[in-house]
Amino acid sequence: MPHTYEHPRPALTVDCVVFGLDEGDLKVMLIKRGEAPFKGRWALPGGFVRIEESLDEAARRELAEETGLTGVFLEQLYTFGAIGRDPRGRTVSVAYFALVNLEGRDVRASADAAEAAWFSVNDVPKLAFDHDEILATAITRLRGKVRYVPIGFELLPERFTLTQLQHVYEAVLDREFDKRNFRKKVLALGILKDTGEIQQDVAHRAARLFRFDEAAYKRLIKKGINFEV
Amino acid sequence: MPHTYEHPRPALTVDCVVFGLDEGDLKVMLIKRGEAPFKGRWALPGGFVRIEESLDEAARRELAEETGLTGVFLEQLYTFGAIGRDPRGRTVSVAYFALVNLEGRDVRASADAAEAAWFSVNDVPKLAFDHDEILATAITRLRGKVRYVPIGFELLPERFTLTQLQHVYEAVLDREFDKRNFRKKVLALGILKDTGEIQQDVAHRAARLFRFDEAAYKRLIKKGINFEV
DNA sequence: CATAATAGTGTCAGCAGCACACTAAGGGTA
DNA sequence: TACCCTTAGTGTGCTGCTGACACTATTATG
Repeated sequence: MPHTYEHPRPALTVDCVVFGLDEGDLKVMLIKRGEAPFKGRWALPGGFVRIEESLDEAARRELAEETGLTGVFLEQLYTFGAIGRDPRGRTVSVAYFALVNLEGRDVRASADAAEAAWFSVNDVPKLAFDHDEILATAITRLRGKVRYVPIGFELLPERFTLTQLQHVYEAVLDREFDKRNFRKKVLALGILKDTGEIQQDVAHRAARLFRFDEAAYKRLIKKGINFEV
Repeated sequence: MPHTYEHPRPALTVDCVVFGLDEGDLKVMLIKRGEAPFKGRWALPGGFVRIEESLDEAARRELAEETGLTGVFLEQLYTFGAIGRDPRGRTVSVAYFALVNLEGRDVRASADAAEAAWFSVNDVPKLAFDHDEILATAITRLRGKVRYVPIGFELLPERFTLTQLQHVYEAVLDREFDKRNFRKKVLALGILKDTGEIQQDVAHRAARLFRFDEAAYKRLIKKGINFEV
C-alpha cells in the first residue's frame, strides 16, 4: 500500500550501539548484513522507524529483533543526517547507545535474521554506512558520561565486587586506577550497599559482593553528582 | 508534485533553541506562529528538512529565514519523536541549540515571515507543540555544558571584561560567584588574552578588555578540560 | 604446609575550592 | 576642585579532596 506526500521525505531509521563488558574488555555488538547495500559487512543493529511507534520504541524493537536483547539501558545518542550516508536514498538515522550486562548471556547472541557477534571496541572491522562515525561518537559519549554518572552498574550483574567495578572504569577509560584510591572514592559516594555475601568458588580470598543502591543514587543525582574517578 | 513511498514516513523538522545574553539576563528567541496549528502561540523557530540538505544545513536555513540570524554557534541537541507531538500527523523533530552574542543586534530581531522576540528564560509563555519540553532540555544541556566547556565566549562580543564573563556564568547557572575566585579560576585556564585596551565611556573605573585565545583553548580541550567554576 | 592468587587497608603531601574585605580608578556633580 | 558614586582589581588562610605509595589477610590448590 503506497503512501503519498506533497514534499519528498527522508527515510527514518534507528541504529543502536550496544556496549557490553567481557572480563575487563569493552565490547560492542555488531550484526552481519544479509542484504545489499553493504551485504556481508558488519553494521550496527537497527532498522526503519514505523509510523505508529516512538523513536525509543523503534530502537528497543530493532534491538530485540536483531540481537534478542531486551530490558537494557538505552539512551538516545545523536541523529545522523548527512546527504549520501545511505546509497539507497536520503536516510536519517537516530542513533542510540545501550549498556548491557553480559552475565549469563552467551557472548554470541542469537539473532533473528542475521549473524550477531560481540567485538572488542579496539578491534572493530570497517563498518557499513557511516556506522564507524556513529560508533566513534558513542565511545566518546560513554567516556564523557562515565565521568559524572556512575554508569558501571548497567554493565555489571546485580551483585559485583569492587574489583569488577574498577575493571569497568579501566575498560571504558582505557587506563588503570589505584585500587585504594578507587575504593575510597566509590565508597564515599554512598551508593553501594554491602550485601554481606562473598564470592563463591574462587581460588583465592573471596571478595565481598556489593549492590547498587538506587535510592541513594537518585538523591545524589539531584544534588549534582561529580564522580571524577 | 507528489512523492510516493512503499511505507509511510514521518515528516522531519528541525527546531532551534537560540540563547542570547542581554545585560546579565539569559534570553531565548521565540517566534509567533502565523498559521494553524497553534496559530498565535509562541514557538521555537524551525521548519521542515528539505530532501537535499543535511540536518545542520536545515537548522541554519530555518534560523536565517525566521529570525535573520546567521553565523551563530549551533549544535544538535536531541531528537523528539513522540507519537502525537504534532496534530498534523507523525512528525519527528531534530532540535538544535544556538548561542548568540547580542552585541549590536536589536533585541527585536527581524523576521521573514513571523514576529520574533527575545524572552527571558525565566518568563516564557506556554509554547506550541512540545516546545516547552525542548526548551527545558536545552536549558539542562546548556547548564551541563557550561561546566566543562568555557562556553561564555559564544554569548559575548569579541572583547569583553571579566565581569561580563562572570555575568554569563551567573545568568546560565542562576547563582552568584565570588569575584576573586572566579577571576583566579578563569585566568588560570590560560585561554584569555589581555588586549591591553580598556572600556571607554563608562562612569567608573574602566575595566580591562580580554579576548578569547582560541589556539590555547584547543590545546586545553585535547588535554581534557575541567572548568567547574 | 608451602604457594599462588586476589582482597583489603592508611598515611602524607600537595593542590584546589571557597570564604572573605579592602584599595584603586575614573566620571559625575555640586 | 573636592567629594561621591560606581565598578575594577587584588591575597590569604582554612579545609577537604587527590593521588602516590606497600604491606597483611584470606582461601583454594598441589
